[in-house]
Amino acid sequence: MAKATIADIAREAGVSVTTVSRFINGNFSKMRPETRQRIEQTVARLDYRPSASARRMRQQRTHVVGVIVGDISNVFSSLLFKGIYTQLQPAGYDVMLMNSNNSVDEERDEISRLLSQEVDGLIIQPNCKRFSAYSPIVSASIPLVMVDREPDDQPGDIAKVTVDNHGSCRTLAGLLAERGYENVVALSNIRSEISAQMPRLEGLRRGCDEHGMLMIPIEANGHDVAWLTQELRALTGRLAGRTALVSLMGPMLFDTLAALRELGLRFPEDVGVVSFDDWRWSQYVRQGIHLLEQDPQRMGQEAAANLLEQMNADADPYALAKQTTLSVAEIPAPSI
Amino acid sequence: MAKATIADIAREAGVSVTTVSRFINGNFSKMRPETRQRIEQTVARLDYRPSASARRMRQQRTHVVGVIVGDISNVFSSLLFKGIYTQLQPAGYDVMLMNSNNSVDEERDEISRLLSQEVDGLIIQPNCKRFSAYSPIVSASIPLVMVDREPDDQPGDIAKVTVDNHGSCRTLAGLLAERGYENVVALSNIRSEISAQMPRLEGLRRGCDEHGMLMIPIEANGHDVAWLTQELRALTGRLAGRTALVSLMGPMLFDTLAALRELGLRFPEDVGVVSFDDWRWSQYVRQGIHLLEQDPQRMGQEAAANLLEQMNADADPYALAKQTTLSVAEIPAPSI
DNA sequence: TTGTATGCGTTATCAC
DNA sequence: GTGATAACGCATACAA
Repeated sequence: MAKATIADIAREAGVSVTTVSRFINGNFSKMRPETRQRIEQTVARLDYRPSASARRMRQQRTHVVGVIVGDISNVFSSLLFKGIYTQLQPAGYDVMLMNSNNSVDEERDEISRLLSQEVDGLIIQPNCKRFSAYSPIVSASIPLVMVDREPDDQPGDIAKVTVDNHGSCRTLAGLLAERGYENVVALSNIRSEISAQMPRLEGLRRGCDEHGMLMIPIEANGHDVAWLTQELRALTGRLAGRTALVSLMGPMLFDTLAALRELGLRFPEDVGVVSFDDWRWSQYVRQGIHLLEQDPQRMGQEAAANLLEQMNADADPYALAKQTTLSVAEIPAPSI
Repeated sequence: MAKATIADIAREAGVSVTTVSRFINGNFSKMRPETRQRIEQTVARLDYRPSASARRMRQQRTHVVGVIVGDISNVFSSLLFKGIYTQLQPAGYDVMLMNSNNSVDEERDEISRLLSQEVDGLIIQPNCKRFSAYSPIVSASIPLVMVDREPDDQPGDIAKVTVDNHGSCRTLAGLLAERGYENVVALSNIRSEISAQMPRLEGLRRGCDEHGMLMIPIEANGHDVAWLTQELRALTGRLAGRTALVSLMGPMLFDTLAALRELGLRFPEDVGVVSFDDWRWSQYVRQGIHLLEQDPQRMGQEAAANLLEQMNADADPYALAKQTTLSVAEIPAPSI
């Protein structure tokens, strides 16, 4: 049988479509209980479900939010989504999830699709250096929250949720100096135009400068373990004094451990090891690895909460935009 | 400015809405190049984007697919989604993702929402023992693919993508027997009415029977590490002969390792350890842990591919439903 | 307390 | 080649 419509219910229940519409929208204030009951039964009998298509057409709002993450296979993104979802679903919003694959081109296409979908709001882990890539969103006055990364020239009235990448790495440098390290090797793997690893690199550099340590960046960007092994081999031969390896993103730690195994280097004896975002599995690797940890689920919740405020605004949503910086937790372990 | 509509373009370009619609849909066959160009410019100038709401209203199809996963914070689910997404996005489908939290109630609500959204297809990692929970989908003739788990009474014409859970565990039992183990402790953590862990348990039991090993299930369902530690302590005291612990799901391995550490048990010296789905991080834990590995991304791809076939069908979509069973890979490591 | 009629933006049918 | 117009299913202004 074809999908029942509001007209079917009206006919079967012997009332008008208006009354059925009122029923569907829980507007019982002025409705005789018996009418209400009659409609209720008919709805149940025909298994009627309001058409979201017609609804969003008629109303302003779609009750759909778009989310674009950089790489859903990275645990960061899944936890981010989980935080977003647990906020939005109870609030009556459905979520369209897109994976930009850390690609500027894919992201552009996905934004366009979501605008076509007329989403009520957008949460993006952005790939673009220039905010102009996102101006179509602002032109359409669509509530927007940026997460994790930030375009260089992002206006002050655009919401964002980030963590203290710079500060936490600067602090880490201090700790490493205290422990007697003289060299810090920063291992990054940046695939997108912008990355949270950038402020981490800067923070580390700043901290190393402050403590007279040598800071050596290794940008693995797309290279494999063999390449990394090679780089580390060349490096460690040349360095005097104790060296700490800092993995600036979760998945990078995998490659780092693989390279160390290959080189026969042990930690903390031969080198120190620190990592961002390993999601706690590394606690079982030897005696555990010293971690800098963010809370992506919390980030998602914050982002969604602010998005909801913007979406509930009567006037300019961006007036309610909030910029949130969460702290990074330090989980000590004897790997340094 | 308000969002431009097809009527705006028509007015500005001095043509009719029909012609604009033809342009939007790439129907240039009978259109003067100059008309086409005029529309093209106007569309660009007004940054016109077709309204998906109006489209889906008018047409049969929404070009939206709904996906319900059990727990998006489990890497299995993220990889599954990635596989689905990479197939559907290029095919012109947007994806609504829902997280059932392994809850029957949440799942019911989410199915209802997705039916309201009039999705063109549905991929579900199901929670319900009885297929009747999904019959509204079938009543509406909506293409459907079940993934990972399967209701007990699922009809033969409903598509599914699973892995050989039973067989791989039965084979594992054989391997353990060969290695001299006499006891197999199966560690499960089932939160939903059905789980891929169930056929794994059966396979293990079958295999243990065949090789005269003792099979002891520990159902952690929701309990914490302290509880598990207690259970293992009690157990290991009573068992004679070598014992292997088999973690039947990825996250369970965390708790298992924590308990072993607490008990001061080493592997493979004191006990053997095997796990499903650890996503390879455990290779750095001691000398690595013996794994049974599925490929969730591949599962997602298979599911989406079949869904596409069903969605492209003219008549009964279920006539094209395919049931796929993928194999489980064994990744050996000296933990047994 | 309930009903009638209009329009949301698009596509499809038919006319010119 | 192009245009006028009727639907799609619902919510609402306005009637009754």
